[in-house]
Amino acid sequence: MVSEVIPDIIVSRLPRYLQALQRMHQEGQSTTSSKELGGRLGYTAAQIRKDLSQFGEFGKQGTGYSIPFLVSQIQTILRIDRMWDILLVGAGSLGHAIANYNGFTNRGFRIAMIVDNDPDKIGKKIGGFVVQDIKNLKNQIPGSGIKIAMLTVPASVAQVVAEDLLQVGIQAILNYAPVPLSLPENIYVEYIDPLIQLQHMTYYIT
Amino acid sequence: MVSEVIPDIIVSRLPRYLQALQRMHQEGQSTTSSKELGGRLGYTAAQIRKDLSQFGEFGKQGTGYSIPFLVSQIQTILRIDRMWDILLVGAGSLGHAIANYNGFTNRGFRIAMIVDNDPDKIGKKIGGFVVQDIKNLKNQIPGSGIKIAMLTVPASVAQVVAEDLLQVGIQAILNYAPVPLSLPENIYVEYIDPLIQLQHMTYYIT
DNA sequence: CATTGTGAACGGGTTCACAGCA
DNA sequence: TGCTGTGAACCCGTTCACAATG
Repeated sequence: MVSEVIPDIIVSRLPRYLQALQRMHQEGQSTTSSKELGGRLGYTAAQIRKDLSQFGEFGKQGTGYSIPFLVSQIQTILRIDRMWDILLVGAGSLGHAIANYNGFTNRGFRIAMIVDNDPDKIGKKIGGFVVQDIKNLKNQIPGSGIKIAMLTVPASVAQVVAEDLLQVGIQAILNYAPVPLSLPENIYVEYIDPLIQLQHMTYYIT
Repeated sequence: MVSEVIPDIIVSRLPRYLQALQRMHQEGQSTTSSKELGGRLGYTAAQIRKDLSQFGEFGKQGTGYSIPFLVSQIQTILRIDRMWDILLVGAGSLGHAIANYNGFTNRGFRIAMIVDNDPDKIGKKIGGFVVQDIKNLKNQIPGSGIKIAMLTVPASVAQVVAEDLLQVGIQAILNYAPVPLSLPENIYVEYIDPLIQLQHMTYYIT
């Protein structure tokens, strides 16, 4: 049960489990089974049980899982049982949309700082924050506790900006720029690129 | 070489290959190897070769792959050797950002119609388009050639709106709403949910 | 009796290694 | 010689099936 290294593919499913469980909780449900949870998400019951069993024995035979308990366990595993501050890099239209999005806060994240390198944008207020000069990263980020950045800069500068982020101690980057980042192993990068997904879907359209 | 069914995981890598190849092309390069392409993207050379070999013999021993040729082949495979019209559902702040994004057009996609159900938004112009009433879907979409929708509506209505899309002949949905959609097999759904990805990353932050 | 946790079997994707060819 | 295309070996994640149990 207490495993050495958990395969990343299992970790990647936990947020989905959590999302579904929180929805069930909202709907007033207090208990679920691997079968029901799997049904909602398109996974088999065995997969749910196998995944969860990597972290402990959270269920009870015959009755299934307590939703509040399982939510709390997964939050602890994912380390979102606390608030994470996020640095938003890039104050273009995408940066605006993200800054104005209010769905982060009740899920454990909050935008803490917005930076850009465009003099026209620096000093402007978006989503309740004043856009700061990207040159301030060196002074502001180390010691701030900010470990996560969202990158919404143009593709042409994404790599160099990412290297700057690395320098100031950022450990995880959610990259909206349509380029693969080449960074050391110890920094975790995920990508959001609608074009990649659209191009994937067209393969299947009849 | 001409296979029956290509595993989806292979199809899902093709857009990434294409992106990297187009970048190399922009940089003036005319030839590449599986080793170089893999290096850029974090895949092994063998994987690149194996994947491409599912669709044909695109390379030459000793010299590698012609970039323009390979780009053209992958575009054909993914069926993005033409323009795809997209229906944007939801004219909130995310919908705005997407409508104003100009990166789709030169990659084979274009927003063709924007709908919402909010009377305050209907009739307003965003990204060069007048927001139309979602009730017009029935008249406008069938026969329009629009097969793809981007869904940026609130989570609470995503499922019902998705079912409406199904009714009017949409075959692929890029879902920005943070809920799993339960739809028939013949409709292809992909998800974009930054919170899921953030919650995944926090697991690895020290 | 319904449902979990899990060892074993299975399946399929990745890597290896090399023949083949420009 | 350099690099592709590919069968075979390997590895790892998923599914199966069942003992255990509230």
